[in-house]
Formats: sequence, structure tokens, C-alpha cells
Amino acid sequence: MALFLSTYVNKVDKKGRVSVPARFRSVLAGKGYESVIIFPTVNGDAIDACGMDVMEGLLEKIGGFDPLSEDRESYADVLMSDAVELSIDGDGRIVIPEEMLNAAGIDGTCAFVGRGDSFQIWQPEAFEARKKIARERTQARRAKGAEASDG
Amino acid sequence: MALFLSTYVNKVDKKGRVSVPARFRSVLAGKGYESVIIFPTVNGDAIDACGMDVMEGLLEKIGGFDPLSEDRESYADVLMSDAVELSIDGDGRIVIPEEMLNAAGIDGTCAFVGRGDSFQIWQPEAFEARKKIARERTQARRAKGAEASDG
DNA sequence: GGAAGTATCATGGGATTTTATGGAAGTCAA
DNA sequence: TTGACTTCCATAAAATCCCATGATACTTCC
Repeated sequence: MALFLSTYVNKVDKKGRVSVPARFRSVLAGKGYESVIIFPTVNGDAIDACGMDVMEGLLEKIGGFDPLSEDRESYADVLMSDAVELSIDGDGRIVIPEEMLNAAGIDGTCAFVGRGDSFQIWQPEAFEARKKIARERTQARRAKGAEASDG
Repeated sequence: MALFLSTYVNKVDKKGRVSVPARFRSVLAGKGYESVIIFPTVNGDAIDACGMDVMEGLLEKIGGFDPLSEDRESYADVLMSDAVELSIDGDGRIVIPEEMLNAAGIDGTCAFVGRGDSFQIWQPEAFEARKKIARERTQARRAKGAEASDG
């Protein structure tokens, strides 16, 4: 498998550990990683996750370290400072910093949502709500276009 | 781990010792270093830090430049002359020169802020303030752009 | 086709190791 | 010696590893 697909809801135990879905683990392993990079989503209502490759690509894009140029992308600053590399333990689990869990409203359980190249971590109901909105938007758009089949 | 990521706030004790975050230490160790190079940021509100490799790369980059572009070269001189190599002691700590701490307004605690190839050392609140501004700028830019999907 | 056995997974708890941090002892130079 | 700096030791808290268990999915064999 090459892409992060589907949604899995797992428990966050007292110690803050969560199992990364096995499928997602194997995607990461396929790239040679035993860790995930996570960081808050731009609007802060969930957590974004990806492999180190994505982070490195981003760093490359912004030109790496150059103390002589002041205008480094501010987004990159925030991103690198908020991002955390979490190593996946022998049982396939990670420990998400409490601060990030709080920011995303996660407590007890969380949803791992595949997004292809990356995935997100949501408070399950918050994700459902979001999905519902997205679906409605899509259907409205579709209704405006061809009014053919539905499914 | 290949990049300096995330933010850690550590204490500076009476003797001026601070623990370099273990994650950062392991990035440096991965490159074979037991020391950090630090120097004031361009505008002087914090401290830049990196491994010797980055410093060497920087020098190379500057050296290859047009000898006619003088300010670049002269700034590089200043940079190199202000830089200090700090050895990391057996307990993972460094002693930052008082002068630099004062310049950055650091007293009691400091924040180690990942920046990918390098990291910075800030007075914690000063960094929070800066981050807030950067984030606002990002969101403003984003609002002006596509309002479609979110990340 | 169905049942029993097998591998994989998520999850819990305890044990062990790292970390950050404080203080004491040792080193070196003026 | 005195003062600055460094190495060494102690400790509490936090992160990590290791093993056990129940559940599910997957095989294999009759």
C-alpha cells in the first residue's frame, strides 16, 4: 500500500499512547520510517501527520537555513517549531503531546483519517461533523451541475 | 531523526547551564557532533544555533559569491566572528555566554525552537509573541487565497 | 462450506531507562 | 588562595520498552 486511506478510531490510554493503524504504519514503513511527523492543522482544529519526507521537502522548498535572508516564510517557522517527530514504539504506538491533543479537543479516542500522502488525527465527532458538511457541500455542488444519478 | 523540530523550554541554572533538548542532541550526534555553534540572529532578538556542517556550508556559500557584493561578505565576517562553539557536557548541557543571553533577554528559562537545519534559542515569551504574529500573517494570506478546502 | 487453528492487532499494566536539573567535588589559571 | 569553569553524582519525573490478553481477521483442513 502506498497511500494513507480510510478512517480508524483508536483509543488514547492514560499514558497518552495511541496505536497508529497498522495500515498507516505499513505505509510509513514502506518509505523506511519508524516515526511520524505531526503538527497542528492551519486552522488548529485537528492534527496533520506525515513522514519525514514531506517535512524535508518543505524545508527544501523554503531554502533551508540562511541567516542572511530575513524573509524566511513565516509559515515555515511556525510549522517547524510546532512540528514534532514521534517515534512509533515496538507495539505500533505513539504519544501525542498533551498540548496538541487539547488543541484538537481529543480525549479518550481519536480518528486517524487517511488523506493520501498524509493523514490527520481528529476528535472523532468533530471529524464526523466536518465530513457531514463536506458531503453536503459536495452534493449541493453536484446538484447544481448534472442532476443525473445519485449514489 | 534528521531535522530540528518542535519547541522545548528548559531552565538556565545559576551557573548558566541549560540542557540541550535530547532530540536536538541526537540530531547533532547523528552528524557526529558533540558541540553546537551559536551566534546572534541578524536582528539580535534571539540566538541562532546549528551544527558545524551548516556553518561550513554557509561559509562556502558566501565564499563563492561575487567579491563585489560587499555587505554580504562583511556581514559574513561579523557572523563568523560572533559565533561560538559550545561543547555539550556529559549531561547534555551547554553554557551560553552571558552576553548573548542578555542580548536575547533570556533569564531563567529559554526556548529551543526547531527550524529544520538549525534551531534558535529564545526568551520564551518573546518567541510566543513572534509566533503569534507569524501565524496571523499566514492566516491572512490564506484567507486572501483560496477559501475552498482546508488543511 | 464450515470449523478449528493461527497470525495480527489494539490495548492494558508493570518494569526499565532517559531526561532535566540541582548540588558537590575537582581542575586550572591568575 | 580565589574565582571561574568543568566533571561527577544524585534524584524525581517522564518517556520507553517489554510482556500479557482479548479480539478480530485470516488459513487450513476436513
